[in-house]
This record gives sequence, structure tokens and C-alpha cells, in this order.
Amino acid sequence: MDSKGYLKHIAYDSVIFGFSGEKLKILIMKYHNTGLFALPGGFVKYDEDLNDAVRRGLKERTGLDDIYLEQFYAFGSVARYKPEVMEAIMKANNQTLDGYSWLLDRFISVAYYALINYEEVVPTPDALSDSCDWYALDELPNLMLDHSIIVTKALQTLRDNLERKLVGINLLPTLFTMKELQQVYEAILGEKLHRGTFQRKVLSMGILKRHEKHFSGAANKAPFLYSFEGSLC
Amino acid sequence: MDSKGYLKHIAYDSVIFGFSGEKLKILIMKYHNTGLFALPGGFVKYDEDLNDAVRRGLKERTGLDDIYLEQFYAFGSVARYKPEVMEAIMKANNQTLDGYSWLLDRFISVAYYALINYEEVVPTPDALSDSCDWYALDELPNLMLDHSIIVTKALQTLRDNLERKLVGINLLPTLFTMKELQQVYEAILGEKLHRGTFQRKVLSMGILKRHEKHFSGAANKAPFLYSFEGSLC
DNA sequence: TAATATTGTCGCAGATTGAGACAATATTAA
DNA sequence: TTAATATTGTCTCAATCTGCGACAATATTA
Repeated sequence: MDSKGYLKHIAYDSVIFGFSGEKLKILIMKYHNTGLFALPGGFVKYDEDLNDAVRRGLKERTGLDDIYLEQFYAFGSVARYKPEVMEAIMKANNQTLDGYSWLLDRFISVAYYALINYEEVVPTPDALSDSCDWYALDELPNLMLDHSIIVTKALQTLRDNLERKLVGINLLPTLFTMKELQQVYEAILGEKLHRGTFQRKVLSMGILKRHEKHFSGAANKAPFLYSFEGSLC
Repeated sequence: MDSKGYLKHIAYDSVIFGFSGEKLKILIMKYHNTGLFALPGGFVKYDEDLNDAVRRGLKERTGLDDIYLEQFYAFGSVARYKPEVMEAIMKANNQTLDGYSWLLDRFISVAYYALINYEEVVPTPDALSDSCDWYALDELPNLMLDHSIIVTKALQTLRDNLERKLVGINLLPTLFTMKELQQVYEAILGEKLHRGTFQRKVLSMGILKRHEKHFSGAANKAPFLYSFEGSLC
């Protein structure tokens, strides 16, 4: 157990979605002096639930508790085992490899996606990285290892789950307009939706509470504000 | 690396579905002299893809290659860490623990479900178990650890995926009648479906090929036989 | 006061779904 | 040989859902 109290061979990666400027974005880390971009990830302590490990990592990266989180796949191919990548990251940080050789071993990574309110987040790098920043899905840098595949699968799973639950709400502030909610859905699905149909469908689910109108200062009729009614899905 | 060439801390469990007697059934192992029942599972070799490890295990348990297989969740709570269970199994087999202490360590288990043609399978126990047999979902014995939860989640995921793809077909022989297909769906969903509506919907998907009629010997109009047309989903 | 951009809602046509009905047919009973 | 029976293949009809345009309401600007 020379692995600093972490389980060997097991890692997690997280695809943290936010919504801003009518676009879906995710958090990406950039490692010191390597030009390497990666998903936020981490390891699991010996006495820690896998899910708790991920929440711990999310808290460190975003400052948030109580995040909407969904596990979607465990990536376990041999092809993703590239010790030279981890070695480069360690060396760029002047770390000796003593006691860290377990990091060069093979890992199976359990991937999660999270949905958060963009405005509440303070992206925070870790010791090995010099940035943790938002990137729009259509403007991602090249990601290391199989992280691009992980992002693709995260988005696909999110789309599949979108119809079952009203998860899109987790990407918005407590109060939001129908138009904002529609824009979230359009960003996730990658297609335009008909305004009337969307509103009719969402309201028919009976889980939105309508509030007083919001006078935005724009040259048009003021929209209602809504909030989510019910337990976190 | 005293773990016989397997990755530490990582296991898999498989929920292998078959259809027989109008019921959904799964394969359950019974361990020697312990009264313990469990899902078929195993470990991942150092130079082996996670998915390949599961297929290797399925081949051993069922004799089949090319199985419809879907990963659905990685179970990683600390609560599932109960070394005394594994110890009891080993002792009941007169195994010394020398060289096997890695088996008493904590494991995260990646769970898969498989859909197979019941009639093609020859259930085969492994060295530690004295049976590998079919159990109907509503007549399962008590399963060790969190395996009951794994089964529940497998069934739920299967139901969710059922509408998206025509996966139910994987539970039937190459040639089948519309009634048989409907019975598979009813067994999975746990509810009766309307005959006319079901047939219309399935045929509208355009992925079934109709063959000549099948004279069953029953006192009624002979049904058509169908086969699945297209690539394995 | 008129023009403009959105919003909230409605109505209609087409598609989908749920449920029953009826003829066709393979076998058994008379 | 013929009638009875059980199941199959298909159809129809009503109810519901969906896509899409239309129209009035309204907050601001010209």
C-alpha cells in the first residue's frame, strides 16, 4: 500500500457541463509545461465510496456541493494505458517518481458527467495544472489519452437521458425563463426546437412553478420566470 | 504483482438474461459448501481489455461467443467490501490464502448484462462453485454482497434500453414468431401488451424479415416466422 | 402614438397509439 | 365430411400527441 492510500488501477474522470452564451461548455485542465489538456479526474481512497471520491473532486474543481452527477461508463481498454503520458506530467512538475510509481500503472477510469450552474462555479486548478477553464464543446483542444471519446460518450448519454428526466434544469439558475430552458435543450440536442411545442410539453410535465413576470428592459413582452418544483432528479 | 496477473481492486459481475417458459431468467452460481449464491464474475488480466475479460468469463460460463453485452454500472461503495465473504469461499474450498490475499482486498465491480438464446447455453460452474443454473427473476435465492441490487439495476437498464433498440431479439432463436417476441417484451417490461399494437409497431421498424409459415401442430392458424435483419445492435 | 420584437396561447392537420372487430386458417370433435 | 375452437393477420375508429403556423398581448424605442 505504497499508493498514498488510494486504490490502485482505479481512476475517475468527470465531464462537467455548464451553459453560457447559448453554448454547452465543459471544464478542462491544462497541465504545467506539457501542453496537455485533460478532463478533471482523480483517484479513490481506500475507505471512500467511488461516488464520494468523485464528489470530492468536483468540490475541489468547482467549489460546489450537491451537484447533479451521473456515472455513465467505465473505460477499461488496454489501449488507454500510456505510462509515458503520466511520466511526462510528473517530470514537468519536478516530481521525483519515488513513491508515485503506482501512477504509472494501468488504470481503469469510471466516467461521470455533472450538470452545474455556470455562474456559481469558480474553476480551480490543482497542483499539477496551471488552469481549469471552460471550453465550448465545439472548440475543445486536443485532449490526452481517450478523453475526447469520454466527452463524446458523455454528451450522447446526456442526450439519451434528457427525455426521461428534466435534467436540463440543473444547468440553469434557480429562476429562469422558458426561452433559457429551451436554449439549454437546443444546445444539448444540437438542434432547434419549435417554441410552442417545447413550452406545451415542458409545462405538461407539471414540475415547473411559475413566478411573477420579469421585466428585463428589452423591447418586448416580459417573460414569466420559472423554478423547478420537486425533489432533485 | 502477486495477484496472478490480475488487476487489483477491479472485478466484474454479469447478469446473464435468458428467456424460457415465458419467464426471464438469469444465471446464478452456487459456491461449494457455503450456501452462497452469486452472479457470475471475474477479474481483469493486466494485458486485457475490461470488455474482453467479461467476454472471456461469459464464454466460460455459457460456451458462447458473440454475445450481446452491455455495461451498465460500476459499483464502488465501501459497504460492499466484506473480506470475510471471500475468505469463507476460499476456506470452503480448502484453499490456503497464500498468494490469494489480494482477493480479500477491496474491489470495485463493473457490472454488465448479457442477452442470450437460452437454448444455446450450457451453463458451466467454475472451480469454486458446484452449480451454475438458471433462476427466474421472481424466484431468485438470496444473493451475496450487493448482487441483488446489481440485478435490479440491470433489469431497469434493460427496460430503459428496450425502446431504443430492438434488443429483445437477442433472447430468441434465429427464427421466432411474433407471439414469442411479444412474450419476451412482456417478460422484460412486466406488463401485458396489446397484440395488434405491438405487431404494428415492431413491423413498422422494418428490421424483421418474414419467412414462410410455421405449421406448429396447434389447433389454429399457423403464424409467420421472423428473423432479425441487419447488423447486431 | 406608431413601430418592433418577443411572449403566451390557441387551432388545425397529420401522425401515433390503444383497443376492439372480423375474416382466415390449422386442428380437433362430432 | 363438417362444425367447433383457438389463434393469427389485419383493419378501423376514436383518442391522443406532435409539428407548425397564427394571433393577440405587451414592454420598449422611434
